[in-house]
Amino acid sequence: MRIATWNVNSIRSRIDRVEAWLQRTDVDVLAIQETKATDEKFPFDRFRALGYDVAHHGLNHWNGVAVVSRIGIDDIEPSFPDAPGWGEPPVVEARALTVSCGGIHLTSVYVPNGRNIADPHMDYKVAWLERLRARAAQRVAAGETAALLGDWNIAPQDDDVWSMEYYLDKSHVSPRERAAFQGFLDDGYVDVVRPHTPGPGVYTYWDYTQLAFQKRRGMRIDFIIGTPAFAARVEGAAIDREERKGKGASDHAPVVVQLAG
DNA sequence: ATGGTAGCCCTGCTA
Repeated sequence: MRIATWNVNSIRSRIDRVEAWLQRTDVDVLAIQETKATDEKFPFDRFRALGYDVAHHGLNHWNGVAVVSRIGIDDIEPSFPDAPGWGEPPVVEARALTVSCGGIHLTSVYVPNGRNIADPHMDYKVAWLERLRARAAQRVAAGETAALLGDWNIAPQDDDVWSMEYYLDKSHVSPRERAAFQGFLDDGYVDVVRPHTPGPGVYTYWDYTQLAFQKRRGMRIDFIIGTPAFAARVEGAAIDREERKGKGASDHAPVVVQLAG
């Protein structure tokens, strides 16, 4: 079984690429982030024509998460308990969606950006992760085969950015964010991709500006972390860097794991 | 050098 995650940066602008990618990669389940669409504008038919069921959580033209699966989708649950909101008054955004596919609990996550280390959005980011962690920890305790996959907007290690000098005092590498990510690992979650894609210089995201991709100036911020039961089934993983190439690419590359069975 | 590029409710915001 093959499971993947991909921040597509608008499903409508990327649907041709996503369709072609699914057809050539033999992926069974794909978690999508930044659909930037409501259900009315989500291209359900394109996925169904390929044999994939769709669960989508999109409230407006920001954020938006989905899971598409050709092995069935059950137990669809948007967001998570007590998810913090953003704005005044606070509004809970479409940044998480949990489903069950073939007995595996999968959460498509689009972690708030944080913007800057002193920005209120950073407090929102950390609070959001704390609440997600509380729910995720229950899955470890329950012995579930589960994974959280998506765009975490955190580079946990210095090797996960092209230059620590460049990112000094910027978002994504601060101790607060790294501690928030580490919390999931402390609870028993495992980065199932890194053992199969060792660094340095291995990234999942490259800024659109300044020829960042061509200059290999990227970040590793898209992760698949699984419970011990999930991790035990992982046989391999890859970052599809080729998909970042060419006109009309997302700024993120897909990340894929191969599971036994 | 708050530039650069891409996407959305097409225009200022988000990333």
